[in-house]
Amino acid sequence: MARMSTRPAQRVTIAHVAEEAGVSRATVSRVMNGLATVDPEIGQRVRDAAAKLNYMPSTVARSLAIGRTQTVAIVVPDLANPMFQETLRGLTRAAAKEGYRVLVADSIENPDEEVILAREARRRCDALVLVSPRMDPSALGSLLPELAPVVLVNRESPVDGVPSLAVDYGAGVRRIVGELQRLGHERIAYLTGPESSYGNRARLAALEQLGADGPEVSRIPCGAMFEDGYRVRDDVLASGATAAVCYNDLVALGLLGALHEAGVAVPERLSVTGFDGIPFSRFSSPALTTASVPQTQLGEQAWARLWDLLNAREPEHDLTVTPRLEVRASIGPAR
Amino acid sequence: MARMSTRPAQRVTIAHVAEEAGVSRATVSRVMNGLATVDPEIGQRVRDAAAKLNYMPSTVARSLAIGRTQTVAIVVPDLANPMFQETLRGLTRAAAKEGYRVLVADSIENPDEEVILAREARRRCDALVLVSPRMDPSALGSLLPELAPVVLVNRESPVDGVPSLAVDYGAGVRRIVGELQRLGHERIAYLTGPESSYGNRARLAALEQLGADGPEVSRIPCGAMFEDGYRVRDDVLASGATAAVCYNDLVALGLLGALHEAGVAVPERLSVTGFDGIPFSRFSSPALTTASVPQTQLGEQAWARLWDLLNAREPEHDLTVTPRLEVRASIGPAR
DNA sequence: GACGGGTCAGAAATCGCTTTCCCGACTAGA
DNA sequence: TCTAGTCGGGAAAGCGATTTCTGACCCGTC
Repeated sequence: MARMSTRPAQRVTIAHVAEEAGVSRATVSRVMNGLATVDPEIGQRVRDAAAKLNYMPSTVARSLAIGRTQTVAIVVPDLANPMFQETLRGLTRAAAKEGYRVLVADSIENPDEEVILAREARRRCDALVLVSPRMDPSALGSLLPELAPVVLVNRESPVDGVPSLAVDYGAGVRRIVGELQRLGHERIAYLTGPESSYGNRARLAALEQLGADGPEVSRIPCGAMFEDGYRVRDDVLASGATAAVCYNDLVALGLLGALHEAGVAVPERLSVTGFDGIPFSRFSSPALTTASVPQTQLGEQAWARLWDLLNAREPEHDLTVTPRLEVRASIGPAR
Repeated sequence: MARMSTRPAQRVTIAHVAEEAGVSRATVSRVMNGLATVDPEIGQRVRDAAAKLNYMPSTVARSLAIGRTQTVAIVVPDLANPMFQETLRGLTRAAAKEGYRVLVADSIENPDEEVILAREARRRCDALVLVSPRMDPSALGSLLPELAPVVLVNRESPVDGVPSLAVDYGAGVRRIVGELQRLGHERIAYLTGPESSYGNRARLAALEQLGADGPEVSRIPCGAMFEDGYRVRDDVLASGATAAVCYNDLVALGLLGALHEAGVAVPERLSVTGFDGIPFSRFSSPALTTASVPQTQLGEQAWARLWDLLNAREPEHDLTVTPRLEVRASIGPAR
């Protein structure tokens, strides 16, 4: 016999309800699921019995029997990052409408662990959303098939048949630089993100292809967090650039904070731009110019794809969203 | 017979592995769990078979058999709020160390739905963390017993036996006001939070008890979001107060943004304080003075309590954390 | 040489719910 | 009245693991 749970009160099972109502377990199941036609009188008796015993069906047993858990997992690299929080929120709210719940796994920026995590999370659920900007494409390629149904967010899928919701980071950067150029900026500093990041590589590639009539772009190794932006203030000022294009909003906000402390006027002395369009970017002082990515919608779209896959339907087309340029007070004419 | 999953490839079950290895299912189970003593040669054969078939045990079946899901749920009122995101993060990371996963449920600020959600989420898991600042105490009191094991975060438990991690909002407000008073502020505006919020009531109560030698406090109905703070700027300025004590950091940052746009100098013309100590508060311009609540740690502590309960141990003591005053550039001497 | 004591692996019973059969009863048409 | 067709509910076989119980087998000892 399987070991009993140590919980004191014994669980009320479907058998108890069946006995209380004087019917079979099958009938209780039918009533609870509103299936088939059950005599109304019996139905009521079952419902009364269930209410009296405060019966709550075991989701686990149900999942085992029907072969579905009604749960999907999302694996993100860093729960502290507002980007991924938004994706999580979009996914959670969209899934909730269909009665699905979301399991979160946070790899804490550790790509190796991520593989294990993703496998493990997937096993507990019916499907998976993977946000993995750092994972090596080939590793990703061999991992994805065994994760299906799965949807990839924030990057393109290296394999066929896995829906992906990508972001055209290059276009975002070009829009930012274009706007700066229009304002007369000829020397720009790019504060780089993490080297292994897919998004950072895409931004760098776009910057390299700016061509001769583009501004001069120098690179300042930075990072992805507030602290990184805060830290590199003096490097940025020393670079002689009139505009700082930051890897993301967090970095930009960190830089803004440091500039404010040093009494450097933004945008008079230096224009600053971010990337992502996190909610706070609108409320910094000055408000941050950024290329906004609708991360919440990506979460919702991820659910839509998953839902299609779960119903054995062809998922909607892959999407590549182009970030929208949000011009705000943090940029101005070059001095 | 139960309906087969519609998934094309049939699942590899423990029975397949057993057959492949020429042993019984019991033995496979023993090997997979490293239990009891199994002949090394057989053990290897089982592992080889499992690897060959790419066997992944069904978590659902396992959960049913052992009576545990190794999952806990957290119900939060609003996933968009950085506070709850931090709690979620603290919980997730702490639980992960013990091999537990976290299921998220977002009630979208709907206290009625919250009851359903909490019940439902609890059923899928072994335990629950409830963050429910709006729920009526009596409703909470009758709900909690059926949710056990459960831990309450951000408020005190109305019933015995349910661990809670509370925040002394009153003390936080007093510290803020005390600091403002020291700076010479005699007229303060309090931007109120949602009426039904536990935290807002606690703050109001503290303000009312300031006594005769305290500053004069006027109330400005506001809310809990950026937009709310942004919106009430003119009311604040019209109130004649020299300092605005905001319900939370979001409101304060919204107000700061609006003030910046209007060219109102902070803190010279108006001092502004927040509450919660969300990460962004350090990076606004000017940096926000706030009463910081270690929300991530509360998440971790919640896990510690849950872990005790899950192991039938007496949980650690309830905690009431006192927010720490973070004095930053957004406050200054009264004009 | 028989017997007590260990090991180790298999048979089978659960865990709690769903769903397929199948059968009895009742209705309706001839 | 008899037969065919419905309809509703019970018995039982899963879902895929875990765990007890049991028995075979191997040793060492008296």
